[in-house]
Amino acid sequence: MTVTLKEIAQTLGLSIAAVSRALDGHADISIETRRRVVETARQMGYVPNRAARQLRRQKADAIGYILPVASPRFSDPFTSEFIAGLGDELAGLPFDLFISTHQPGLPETEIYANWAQSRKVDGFILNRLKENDPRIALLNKHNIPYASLEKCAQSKTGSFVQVNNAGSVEKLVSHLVVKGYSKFAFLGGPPELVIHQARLQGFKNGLKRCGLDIRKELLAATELTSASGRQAAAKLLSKPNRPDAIICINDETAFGAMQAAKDLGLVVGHDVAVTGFDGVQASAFTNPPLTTLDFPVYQVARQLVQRLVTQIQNPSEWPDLPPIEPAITLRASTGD
Amino acid sequence: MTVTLKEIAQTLGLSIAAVSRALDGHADISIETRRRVVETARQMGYVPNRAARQLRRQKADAIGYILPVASPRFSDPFTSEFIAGLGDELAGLPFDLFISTHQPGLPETEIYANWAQSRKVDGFILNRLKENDPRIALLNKHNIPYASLEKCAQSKTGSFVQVNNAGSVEKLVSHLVVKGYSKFAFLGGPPELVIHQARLQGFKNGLKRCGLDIRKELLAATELTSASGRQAAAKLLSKPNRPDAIICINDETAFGAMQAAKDLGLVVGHDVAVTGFDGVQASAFTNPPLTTLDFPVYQVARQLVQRLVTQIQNPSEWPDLPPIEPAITLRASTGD
DNA sequence: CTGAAAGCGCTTACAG
DNA sequence: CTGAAAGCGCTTACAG
Repeated sequence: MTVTLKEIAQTLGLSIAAVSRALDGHADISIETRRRVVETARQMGYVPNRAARQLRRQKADAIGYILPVASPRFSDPFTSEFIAGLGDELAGLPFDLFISTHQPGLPETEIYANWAQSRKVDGFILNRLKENDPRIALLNKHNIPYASLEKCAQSKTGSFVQVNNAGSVEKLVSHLVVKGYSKFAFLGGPPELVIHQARLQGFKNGLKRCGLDIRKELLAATELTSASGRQAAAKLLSKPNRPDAIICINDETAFGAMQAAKDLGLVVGHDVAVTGFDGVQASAFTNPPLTTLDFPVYQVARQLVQRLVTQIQNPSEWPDLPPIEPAITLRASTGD
Repeated sequence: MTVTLKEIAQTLGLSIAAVSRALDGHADISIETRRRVVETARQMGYVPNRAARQLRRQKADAIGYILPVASPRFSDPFTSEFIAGLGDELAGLPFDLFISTHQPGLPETEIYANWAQSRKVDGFILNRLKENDPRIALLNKHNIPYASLEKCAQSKTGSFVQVNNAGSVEKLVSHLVVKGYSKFAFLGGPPELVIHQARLQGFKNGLKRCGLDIRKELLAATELTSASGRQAAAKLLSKPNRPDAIICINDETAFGAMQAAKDLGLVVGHDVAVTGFDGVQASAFTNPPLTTLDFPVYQVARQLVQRLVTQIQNPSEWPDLPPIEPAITLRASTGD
């Protein structure tokens, strides 16, 4: 079924070059010839061979997203919404999306180098940055375009979208203090993650502002999954003088924390408050519904694609945007 | 940063052809030369140019999955788990995955023809088949490999994995009759879908077997989303002599149906039973948890990839498998 | 065991 | 306005 330029050219008694230019709308082809070529191509069902075009043009017309090591699974709600945004935005653009997972055993940067060197993609979408992220270092070094959610110290040649992590957590904590909570725990993630550092900072700022002490034994780490959130929260809640509010780094871990509370016979929103971050759709349907810092994950993903594509097509300008302000969404998990 | 065979060849004083063969492990290259080539390639960070290789070898080393028109969104739970399975399975294979959504306005087959003609992919994964599915007709006609979840009348040149739709729904209905439910409604999907026809058939068989009549006014259609499930269920539950059990075509619509019941002040699992199909992870966490027919969506997706890849590499044998038997997972939404 | 050559299907200067 | 030619980076018969 494969139709090539050659066949169209033969059918019409033209050269391959002329057909190519006609289809591409070059001005140096007579209008009548162009009409015939376009019509014939349509009839024959011609679509350019992707590989040939790529090889010749030296670009892939594709971008890549590799699930970061710190992302639990393909199908966790945050990742799904993020990927949905990438996919939906790309659907309207002449770019393809390559998605893969990090392959255990290899250095995290390996697959980026591989995809760039094989010219499979023209650029990358990143998230879950680390403070000194080796991926950013690599992309900077080779001048490969990227757009990332979050920004780290070395972010230079790429584009990024930021969320007001610290500020929004600080506000949330203040709100809970006003409501009467006083024994705060923080359920974080891997400590090198930018989102961990920023959200923890917001947590500390909030307590400080309200004149509360930070109890070190109430700072815990998770792997950003609900399972590890459940485990870590169980420990926190079994301590003497247990916390009455658990601020979680994201919704997934908050789901786990709520489960842990139930396991211990505590009523979430009454005996203990639990909050998340991200505002994934599922957060509205848990029992009780989860108070969270809601930012438009889906829209942000679309925005990242736009910025990356702009950058690939025109490597000059990509102005910084002001950080996105998450909405404090109060629900029953904090007694609201 | 791009390293090509040419550069390796120059570095070593060899021909491009020799380097290519050495890297490919051909037997006609001296062992010492091969060693040098492999080592140098590694040092220089060589990765073959994907487009060049594809063009020459005439294969894409990639497969495609296009979200069917009848699929609500990228991020609904079924789709996420399905895509997670595709992605995870592919991660271990030398194949890429292209995902896209159907572009409204174009015929559904358009994108399949386009991807095949541009040689972007070597084959397709399909689901949500229609009884006379134009996609299957197209792929059969052009002899393009595919693997599909569900099978339709014309399925010929492809491979498929089937689920026992009718049989499992029939069993579920019988179980509910034994529990005392007697006024059954069916919340289906677009009528041309294979899963709709099969699951509805199971519903009818179940009622017949138990000596119950089918009440036509209790057969409703949805778009497989929770929103349309909610709407359709609201109508059913407002009828005089309302149903005491709603069998839904999938979990998404069941989520909507449960919401509709709550909207009317009915207690799910007491005033009205609701059941789903698929066993998505979220079904265990709703309030109340959802009784459903659970089949391993994630695993099935992985299996489809395996079958497709086998077929691409060796277009001969792909034995039919017996249909997968969903597990009846009884939860509180049916009073279990 | 190694090299020279052809060609996959395009695009793009360069002639005419 | 159109065509002939070169070349993107590979792979693979064919010589030697």
